[in-house]
Amino acid sequence: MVATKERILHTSTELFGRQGFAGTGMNQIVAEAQAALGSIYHFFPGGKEQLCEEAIRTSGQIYLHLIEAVIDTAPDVTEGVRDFFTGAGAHLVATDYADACPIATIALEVASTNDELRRATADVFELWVAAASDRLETAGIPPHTARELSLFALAALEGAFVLSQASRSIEAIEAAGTNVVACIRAALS
Amino acid sequence: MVATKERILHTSTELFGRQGFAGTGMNQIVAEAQAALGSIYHFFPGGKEQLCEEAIRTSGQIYLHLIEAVIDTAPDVTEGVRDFFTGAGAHLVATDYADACPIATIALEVASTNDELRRATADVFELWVAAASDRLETAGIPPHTARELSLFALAALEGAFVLSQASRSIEAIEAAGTNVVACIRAALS
DNA sequence: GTCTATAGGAGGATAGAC
DNA sequence: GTCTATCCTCCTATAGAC
Repeated sequence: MVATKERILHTSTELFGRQGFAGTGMNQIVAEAQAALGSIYHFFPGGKEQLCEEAIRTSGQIYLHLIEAVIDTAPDVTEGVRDFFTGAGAHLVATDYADACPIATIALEVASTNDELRRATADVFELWVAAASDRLETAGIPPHTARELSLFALAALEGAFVLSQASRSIEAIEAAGTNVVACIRAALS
Repeated sequence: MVATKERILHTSTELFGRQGFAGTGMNQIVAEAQAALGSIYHFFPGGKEQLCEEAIRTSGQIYLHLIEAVIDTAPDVTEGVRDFFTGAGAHLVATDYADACPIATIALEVASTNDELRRATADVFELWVAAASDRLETAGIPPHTARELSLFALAALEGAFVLSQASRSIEAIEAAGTNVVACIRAALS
């Protein structure tokens, strides 16, 4: 049996990611994590806010490893980015459009309502952008352009998730992937 | 004095857009709209859900006119799209990063929790994509490519909003705008 | 149409037994 | 560490006077 704290954190990451901060209740979390309400406050004395912040940062690390793994496994960066968009679309379909970006919903929701959580989401996005930028630089793209392309690529992916989840179709992800890859290819030539 | 129903709808559009569906309370709406709680249920007997759906569709129409106006005012589509990104960034700064896309927060939040509202957000996104696609076609881009580019452009803008609101910086919007414009220019040549 | 009061339930959080 | 009972607040929604 997995440790209680890990079960709570795992369930929180999933629920906050899908339903947002306000839309997820502590009772729902303990019910799905099969834990007692008291256990949440034992492990996360800061309550809902602390739990959500740890969920955000946990998602950040998991996805950082995913970004690195997918890009570093591919024959080159261009293929890696293409694989990432393709994989994101496949995962969206596999989860019936439930799991896209684990922090985007929270990010938009807390942007103007909770500065501490807002900062946590900003830190995570920065982590992802920096990882992508590193790889584009390694491929020979100058630092400034690499950062611009990384921000753009992440933005296109995040926005494609919004459109895809709303329409329950991966058309937007495919459109975004195609054009992002074209921009990276252009910067490499 | 503006009609009560309009005041409620206007305030709802603003609050749901910023805080999402679950994060916005009926009491907060009537307080800011300076109306009575009973008035909400008089004009919107379907309650919170009906109010949010009307807010989504209202935002859809307003932004549709904005998209059309900005693009049709510019000397050509490319300039129009560039102006749209520039204007979006300026508006974000002007509102201290509070107002970006009026339905994105709701869209992500309800994507896996409320099918009726999810459909409303999908309808609105489709409306915007169709308007952009029309203009790209008029500029000489074939239908299939025009739709793909429109989906991609909207995705890049939506995702740039997410990153910009989280980081409180318009760096992502500028990066997205530059690359989207480049893709459209490439399709036109 | 507008207002206030309130029902009825769900929210986050705490206390204290075990 | 875990569990249950419970506090108190806030939520959506309704009722009914005006």
